[in-house]
Amino acid sequence: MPKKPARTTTASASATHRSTQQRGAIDQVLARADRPLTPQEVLQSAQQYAPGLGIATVYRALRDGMAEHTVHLVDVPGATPRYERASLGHHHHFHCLACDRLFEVAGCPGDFARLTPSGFELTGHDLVLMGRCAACAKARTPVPVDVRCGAHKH
Amino acid sequence: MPKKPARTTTASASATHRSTQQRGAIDQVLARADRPLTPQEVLQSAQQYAPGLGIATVYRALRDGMAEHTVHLVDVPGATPRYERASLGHHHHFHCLACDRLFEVAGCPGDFARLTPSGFELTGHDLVLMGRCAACAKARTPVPVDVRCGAHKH
DNA sequence: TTACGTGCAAAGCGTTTGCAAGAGG
DNA sequence: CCTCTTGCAAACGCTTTGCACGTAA
Repeated sequence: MPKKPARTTTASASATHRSTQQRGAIDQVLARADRPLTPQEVLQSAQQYAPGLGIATVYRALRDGMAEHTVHLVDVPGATPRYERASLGHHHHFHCLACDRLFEVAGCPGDFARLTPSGFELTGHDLVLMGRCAACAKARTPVPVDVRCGAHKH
Repeated sequence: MPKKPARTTTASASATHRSTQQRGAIDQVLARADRPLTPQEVLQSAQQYAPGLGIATVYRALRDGMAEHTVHLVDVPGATPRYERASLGHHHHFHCLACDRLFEVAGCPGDFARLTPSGFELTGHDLVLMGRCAACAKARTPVPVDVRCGAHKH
């Protein structure tokens, strides 16, 4: 009988990967980042540790990381998707519309259950604050008019 | 002296457009929708009122609407951007991960000021609730594994 | 009549995928 | 060794843009 490998398609959330130079470089970059990074940023940083690294490998690593829940997608309205390590735990972001950077925001208002329509099953949420960061507010840096305003001024 | 038209590049928020059949069709579609629509959905619906309508015109109308603040971008993590009329006022959405539809959610937790880092200037926010809608929850419709999970399970 | 709006098709961009070569275990 | 991973380039899907024609004013 042909030896059927034990490795079924068991989608174990654990590292089901080989440890390669590229994967390691990408992990390091995400681990050291103090903010969510775009795939291009990950590529550029990781190339320092893994010369010749291709963008496709970055996308594949990010995709796998998402599947394993070790990486989170941070999708801010009107901006390139960014990624960060999931180990940071539950938190949200502040999007500076002036310099287009993202900042970590500690805490969470929680209690969105009361907003949930009757019969609906709430399993998660996503919150992005926006405005100007401390530096831009102080410098009176103007917000570009073109900004794709997905949020209300509330 | 050449008659300089009064129309300077004054980005007046008011209708600076000609009223065309296409623009009207697109406006109607957005006005009658009970949920945010993708550009493709807008195209298909509006073509009933404006035969031959092209996707480029839809994008141009949506872009202009955003600039005039008559249209809002609804950007849900991991999904195609959708658009809705700004006149709906401030509200948020519930994203059903099972059927991938968006639902309007009345109310807003407000008070995000206390989450805002010191020195930051908060001018807006974006909130998306996710889980299963009433229909999918009742039918036990499973959430696709592939879902690009941008939110925490909290 | 004049300039803006439209449709078509091509160009752009970010992301994904096929495939042969390379490397981990 | 055998299989998974990688890099390259082509493929893709969504969005934008160039251009000539149509049309509102």
